[in-house]
Amino acid sequence: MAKGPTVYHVAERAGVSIATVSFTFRQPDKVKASTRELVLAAAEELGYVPSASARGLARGRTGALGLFAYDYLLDPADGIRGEGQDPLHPAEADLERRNEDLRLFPLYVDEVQRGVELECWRRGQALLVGGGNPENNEAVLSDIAGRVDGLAVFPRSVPSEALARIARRIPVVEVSENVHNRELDHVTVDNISGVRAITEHLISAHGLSDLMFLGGMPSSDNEERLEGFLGALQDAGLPTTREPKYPCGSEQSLTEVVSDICRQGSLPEAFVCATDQDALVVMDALAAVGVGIPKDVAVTGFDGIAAGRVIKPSLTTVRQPMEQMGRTMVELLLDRLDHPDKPPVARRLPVRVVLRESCGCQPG
Amino acid sequence: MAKGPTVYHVAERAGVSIATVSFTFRQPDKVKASTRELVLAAAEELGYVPSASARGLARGRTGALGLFAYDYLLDPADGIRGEGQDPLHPAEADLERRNEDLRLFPLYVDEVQRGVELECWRRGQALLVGGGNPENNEAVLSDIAGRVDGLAVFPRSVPSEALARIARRIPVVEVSENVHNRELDHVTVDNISGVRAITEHLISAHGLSDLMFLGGMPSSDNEERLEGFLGALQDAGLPTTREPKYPCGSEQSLTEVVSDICRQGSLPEAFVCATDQDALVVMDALAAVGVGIPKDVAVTGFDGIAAGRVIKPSLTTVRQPMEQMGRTMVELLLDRLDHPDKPPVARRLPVRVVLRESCGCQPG
DNA sequence: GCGATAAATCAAAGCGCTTAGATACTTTGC
DNA sequence: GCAAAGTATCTAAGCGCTTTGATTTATCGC
Repeated sequence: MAKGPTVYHVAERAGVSIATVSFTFRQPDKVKASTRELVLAAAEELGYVPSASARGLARGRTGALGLFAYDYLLDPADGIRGEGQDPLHPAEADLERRNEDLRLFPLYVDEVQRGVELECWRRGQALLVGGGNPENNEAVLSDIAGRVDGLAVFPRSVPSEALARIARRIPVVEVSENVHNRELDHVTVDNISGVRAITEHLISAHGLSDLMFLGGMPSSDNEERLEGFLGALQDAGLPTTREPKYPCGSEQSLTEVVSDICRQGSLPEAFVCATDQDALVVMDALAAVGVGIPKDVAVTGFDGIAAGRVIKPSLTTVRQPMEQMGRTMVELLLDRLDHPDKPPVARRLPVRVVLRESCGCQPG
Repeated sequence: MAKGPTVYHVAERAGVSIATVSFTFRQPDKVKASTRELVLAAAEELGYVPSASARGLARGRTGALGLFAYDYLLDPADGIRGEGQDPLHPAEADLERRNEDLRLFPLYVDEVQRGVELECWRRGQALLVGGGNPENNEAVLSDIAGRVDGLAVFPRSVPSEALARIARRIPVVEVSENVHNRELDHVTVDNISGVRAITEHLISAHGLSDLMFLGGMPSSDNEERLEGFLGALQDAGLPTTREPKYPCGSEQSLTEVVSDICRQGSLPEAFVCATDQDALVVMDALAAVGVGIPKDVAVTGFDGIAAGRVIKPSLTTVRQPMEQMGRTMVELLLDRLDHPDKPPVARRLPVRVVLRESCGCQPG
């Protein structure tokens, strides 16, 4: 564990200058084959491993990208936060729950992260994943920012001032919710036509006409989804008498909304939900009061998380190409490095309706 | 995107030396409060983000740990590799399958990785995750090694010479399979008592006496599991007449083994499988020939992957504390950095039997 | 108010690599 | 066989930070 060998050691051993050693690794064809072998052999014997810090410093580029996977488990917005957690291990209680509850794993973020990982590896980029306790997000973010050439972040994971500050230094790309910072590159999906398509399916394939849109929290994504919903109703000449419900924030209140509706006997023919998570909550609420899906009411989601495939009845939804979104983030980052002055890009990816049982379709 | 501000800029702006700027960030109490504010303000205005490369170079430590998550999707050993894949996008075909097939996500590695991530974040370490195409694993590994202070790896993800070379430079910890390199730190689980316990359960709770051990591939983990199995039989005074089957490598042959047994009519009362993946294959094979589980034969696994909870019948298994294993890897790495000369550590974590339907127990 | 001691700041020397530009060594053309 | 035109290699100047030891400034006891 003694301090490792450096270019100097290798150079000495091979009887060349340190420049030649460096060239051997970075621009092999600038070095005569015989010399190269010599250097390589010396390096091998010494167990030489180039220091990325030194290289990064010299080159002004680290060769790594960063992903800030904020600790979504703790995000109050998704309603799975537990109470009274050990502040030192904030994530553990949730993680355990997550391990026990298939619904929670893998989530949207996990699949996007997977895409980021794969694309980085494919392109020979190192990937730094950082997460944080909500308390010190900024410090962590800044630390990561100092280590990478570009940063991929999830929306609302970090105050936008902090993000703006980072963005002055390195490219930043945000996934979805392209509303917060129009100066950044964004990867989003076609929310509008996704929901429009699934709504049309409910109308034309299942002959439904009394539909209601339900969403857990306000966001630009959800607004677009609502827009798609309303568009489909209009196109079909249906009235938009039901006002869409956005119980802001917690599952609790979404559950309440649903049970209120049931109690009043004003059940629509279908609930079009803004996310799969919302849909799962709605399905639970319906099950709790004995309403049958899709017999009494159809339910659809948006995202395509794994849980939707397992649940009974399986969830009809709009699947986001999450892996592809992750890959695209990497692509935009690398692009931006080459063209710093290009205007901000917002890449919008297509989605796919996945018909399953909860809308009344047969599986398989 | 102009080259960002450095300590020099901040120092100039704040009217102090670069040393003071550095101290402000690294050892704030060495700096007078008023000066500190000055520096911080200047840094803020300039949008200063310290360069980790420079810090790493100066300190001789990067402050990051690495995880080499070899692309298990491509590991022929787990039998899910597709044929004729685009060499440029080696993982994509498999990833798509994985997305479609719940069995494959999240896997063992995913959960361990999650543990590594969480523990790194908790300890304020950056985490570099690297994966690789099977072709250039070594190059990738070496690149990662140059970027981190310590490396966590999965077994057989990389040639052991390469690993040994890295280990000369930085601490390396391997998860499970502590057979390849006894010089490295290891995190393993108590395979023996896990399988012993689950076997005892089959014997005493379900009154079974004709048990058979089945494993997809030879490994030190699996050998220990077999040992636990045999131990339980002996303790119960049962004969070990059935020879355990290790169809080396592919699911194909494990499937064949099972259908052969069925064809011969020599079905045991239970299959104790070396891994959940193996168990899933076995269950498929049994289903294919119309053998009922657990009615005609009980089946158990080992690992506790998510798929075992969803499958019908749900899989009785021995759950490894995967997250904890990941966390422990980080712990060992950091430990090793402080005590380079301590003899190699092999930390063995306890496992937990999870009774579900496939052994004949009722769920819930 | 003075020297002595502690606290705050600074100057400067690296850390290990990359890469211009300089230098040495080979080819090539005639 | 020699100048011209490559090739191969080297010298040396950073890259942006940390940190030791020196220097300056503030604090204290008497």
